[in-house]
Amino acid sequence: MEIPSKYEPQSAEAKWYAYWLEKGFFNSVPDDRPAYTIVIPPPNVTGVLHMGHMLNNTIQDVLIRRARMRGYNACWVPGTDHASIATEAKVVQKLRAEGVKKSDLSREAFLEHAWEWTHKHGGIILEQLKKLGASCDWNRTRFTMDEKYYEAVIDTFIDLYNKGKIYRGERMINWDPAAKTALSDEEVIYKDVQSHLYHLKYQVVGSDAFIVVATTRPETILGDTAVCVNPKDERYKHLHGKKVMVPLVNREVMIIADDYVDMEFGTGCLKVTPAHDMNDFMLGQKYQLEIINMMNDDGTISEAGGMYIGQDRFAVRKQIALDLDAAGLLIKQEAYSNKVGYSERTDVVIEPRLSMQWFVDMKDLSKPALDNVMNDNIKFFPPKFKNSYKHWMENIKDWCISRQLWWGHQIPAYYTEDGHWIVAKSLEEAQEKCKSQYPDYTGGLKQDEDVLDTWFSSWLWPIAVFDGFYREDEVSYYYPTADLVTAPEIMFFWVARMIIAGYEYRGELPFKNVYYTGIVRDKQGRKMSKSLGNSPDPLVLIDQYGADGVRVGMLLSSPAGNDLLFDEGLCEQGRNFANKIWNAFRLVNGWGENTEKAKPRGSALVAVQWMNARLNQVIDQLNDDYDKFRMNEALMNTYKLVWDDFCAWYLEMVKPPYGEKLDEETYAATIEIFEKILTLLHPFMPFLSEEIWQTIRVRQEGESLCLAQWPVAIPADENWLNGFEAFTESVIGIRNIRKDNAIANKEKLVLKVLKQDGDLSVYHTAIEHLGNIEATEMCDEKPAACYSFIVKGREFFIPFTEKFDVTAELKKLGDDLAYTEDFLQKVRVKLTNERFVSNAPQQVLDLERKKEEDAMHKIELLKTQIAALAK
RNA sequence: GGGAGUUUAGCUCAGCUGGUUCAGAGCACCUGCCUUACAAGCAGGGGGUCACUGGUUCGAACCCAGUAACUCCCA
Repeated sequence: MEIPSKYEPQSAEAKWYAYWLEKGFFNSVPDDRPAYTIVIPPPNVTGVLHMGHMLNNTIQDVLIRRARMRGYNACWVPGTDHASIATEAKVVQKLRAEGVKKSDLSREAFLEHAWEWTHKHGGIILEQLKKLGASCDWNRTRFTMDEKYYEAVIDTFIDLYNKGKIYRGERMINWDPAAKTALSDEEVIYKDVQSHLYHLKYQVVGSDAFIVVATTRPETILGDTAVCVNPKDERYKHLHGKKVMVPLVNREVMIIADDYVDMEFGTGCLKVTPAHDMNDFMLGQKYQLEIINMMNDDGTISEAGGMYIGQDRFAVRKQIALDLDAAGLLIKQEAYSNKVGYSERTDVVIEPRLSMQWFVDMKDLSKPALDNVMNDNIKFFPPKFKNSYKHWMENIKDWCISRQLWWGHQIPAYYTEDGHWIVAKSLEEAQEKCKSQYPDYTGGLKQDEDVLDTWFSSWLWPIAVFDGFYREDEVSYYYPTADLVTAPEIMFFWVARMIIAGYEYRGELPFKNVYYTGIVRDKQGRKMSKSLGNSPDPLVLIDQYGADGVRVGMLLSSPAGNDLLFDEGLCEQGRNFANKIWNAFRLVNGWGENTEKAKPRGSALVAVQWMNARLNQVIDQLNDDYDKFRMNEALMNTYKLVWDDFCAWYLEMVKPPYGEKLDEETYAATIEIFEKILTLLHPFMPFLSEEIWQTIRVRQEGESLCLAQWPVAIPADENWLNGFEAFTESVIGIRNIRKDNAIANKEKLVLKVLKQDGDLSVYHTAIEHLGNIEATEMCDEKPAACYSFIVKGREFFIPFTEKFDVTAELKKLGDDLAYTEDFLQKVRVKLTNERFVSNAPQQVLDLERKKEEDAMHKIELLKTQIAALAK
C-alpha cells in the first residue's frame, strides 16, 4: 500500500472523531476511579469560535486527554452561557432590522424571539469545538437557562435573600443610557478621551465676589447642590459657610469644606452633583445634600433639570457652554484629557445614576474565597495573579445583580401596589406570603421586571452542571473539579465568584488549579477583534493546517498568563511537525514487511538502549512540566524528543543499509518506542497520533489511543545518556571534517582511534553507520597525515584526502588553541584567588579543577598536532 | 491617581536554590545539499554590553537600591 509523503489531516480527523464519539470514549459516569473534572468556561450561546476559544479549549483538551490516559475518570463538561446583555442586544438588533421595536413587544413575545434566536445560533460554537478535537462529554452539555439551571439560580437568589445577603437599595450605579440598564463596574471600560475643562463663575451670595469651579461636565450644574473646597485651602477659608449661586440656574447652594477635594486640581473648587457622580453622591450623603436627578434614563435632561428638558446630554453640554459664555459666566475652556467610562456592550458613555437595584452583600461571602487562594488551597498559574486577586478581594464592593433586561433569570421578587416586596419562587407562593405578611392588602402582585446579571448564573456553573443543588450523586463525585482554564480578564467576574459560591454552597473549593491563558494578539501586538479584522477564522486555519497543526501552533508560544502573539507561521510549524511524524511512520511502517530473523546490528543495539533511557528521561521531564502547567515546554520537549532524538538519531541508527532488511528484534523495539511516543503526543495531536497508532500494529475494534496508558518512567540509565553525548559529538566531528574539506557524504572514510581507557568501541558501528566510515582502526600511536578532532579528551583521526589544505588546518588548530588557552587563563585566575578557594563549596572547586585539567590536556593535544603538521 | 508586572539573540520566550567549560531553546537568517521517510526535508553556521547606574558577594542574568521604557489591572 502506497502511503502519501504528505500527511492529509481532513480524512483522519473526520474518521477518528466519529469513532471516538461512537464508542463513547469521552462520556463519563461516576465509578471507582478517581475523578478528574474540567468545566468549560461557557462561551456565549450565540457566539462564534474565535482564537481565544481555540487557545483556551486546546489547553483544556490537552489536560483532559492526559488525565484520561493516566487512568482518571476524566470528565470535561461543555455548555453555553445565555449572556443576557450580548444576546438581548443581538435579538434587538435583528428585530430592528425587521422593523420591530422591542418596546412594541410584550415580554413574552420578545422572549419567544430570543429563544428562537438561541435555538438557531446556539450550539454552533460547540460544533466548532468538535473540529478542534475537543474531547468533551457531549451528553452533559448544559445551558445556563436550562430548566434545572434556571431553578438553581432562582433558589440561590431566594436563599441569599433569606440569609440577609441580598438587599435592595438606591445606589449610584453605572447606567448604560443606550441599553437602558445598570452595568457592573467590570462592564465599564475606561478610555482616554480629549475633552474640555470648563471654568465657571459661581457668584458668592450677597457679594460681588465669585469663585471659579472647573468641570468637564458643565451640563451637570443643573443638578448642583453644593460647592466644596478643601478646609486647608487658604484661598477659600473666608468663604466657609457662605452660599454661592449656581450659574444660569440661579440656585443658592452651600459652600462646604471637605478633605476629599484636591487643592491642586483645577481651581481647588469642586461642584457637587450628588445624583450624577459617585464621589459627589458620597459627599451628598455626608452633608445631607439635596439630590436633584436631572437626567432621564436615556441620557436626556429631565423635568427636574429645569431647562434644556428632553435634550440629549451631549447636545446640552455644547449649548450650555455657549449660554454660559453669553452670560459672561464662562471664564475659559481648555483642552483636557481624561478617562471616561464606556459601556462594554454598547460603547456609549456611562452615566452615573441613582437607581433602585438589587445587591449582594459581598463582605462576609468573600472571606473564605480570599483566604483559600492566598494559602494556595486553590493554586493560580502563574501565581502573580494572586496579587491582583488579593487587591480586589480586599476592596470588594457589593455586587449589583439586577439588569434592566428581559433575557435572563427574572428576579423572583413581587411588588405590592403600595411598594412592599416579597421574594418567592412563584406568584402563588408570593401571594400566600403576602397574605400572612400584609393581611389587609387586597391588591395584586407584580413580579420585578428585571433579570439577574449573567454572572449570577455562571458563578454556580461548577455545581449546577451536576445539578448539585438538587442531588448529591454526581456533584459529590465530580466536585471539586480539577483545573479551570480561563482568561485573566474574567478573574473577578467569574473566577472569584465561583470560588465564593463554592464555599457558600459546597463548603469547598470549586477547583484546585486555575490556569490563566493570555490574550491572543496579532503579530503587531494588537488584540484580535472583529472590528480590526485581524483575527483569522479558526475553521479556515484548521482546514489549512489540520486541527493538530493549529493546536500545536496555539501552544508553541503561550506560557501561562502571557499574551500570545499569534502568527500563522506557528500553525505552519505545527503542520510541518505533523508531517515529520507522518514520515517517521512511513519509514518504520516500510520496515514491517521487510524484517529478517537475525541478530541486531551493533548500532541498532546501542540505539534501542539509549532511546529507552532517553524516553524515560523525557517522560519525567514532561510530567514535571505538566505539574507546573508549563504546557508550551511540555510540547517543546515532546517536539525535540520526536524530531531530534527519535528521527534524527534513533531512526538513522537503526535504519538498515540500503537494500538490507531490519532484524525482527529491533523492529519490535522500534514499534514499542513509537507507541510510547504517540502516547506522549496524543494530548497535543490527537488525530495524527490516533491515525498512526491504529495502523502501526493490528488493533481490535474498540481500541483507541485515547484510552492507552500514559507511560510510566523508570529511572533512566545515566551511562547510556552520557556515552551517547560523546557519540553524537564524534559523528558531528566527522561531519565537520567533511564539510570543512569539501569531502562528499558519499565518500567512504577510514576512522582511526587511539587505544585508550574508556573508549567508545560500543558505539563504533553506530559511528561508522552515521559517519559513512568503512572501517575503524585502533592504533597504538598517533597516526601521521590525518585530520583530527577531540571529543571529551579522546582523539579521532581521519587520513588526509587529496583536498587537504595545510594552511587552513593549521589556522583552525591555532584558533582552537588560542581559545582554549584563554579559557584556561580564566579558570586559573579563579583558582588562584585565595578567597574563592576558601569560600566556594567543594563541588564548585572540583568542577573548576576539572575544567583546568581538561583544558591543559586539550592544549597539549593541540600543540602536538600543530607541531606534527608544521614539520 | 492607586496597585501589579515586564525588560535576556531579528522574533517569541526558558534560565527553578547565586556556581555544570566565557548565556539556552524554537522560529527566522546565512552556507551547502533534490543523500533511496520527509525540500513541510537534511547537514553545517553566524548572532547577546542579560534595559541602565550603583551596591552586596570569592562569584550576579539571578539578591538589594535607584533610573528609564513598556504592559496589564483598578478608580
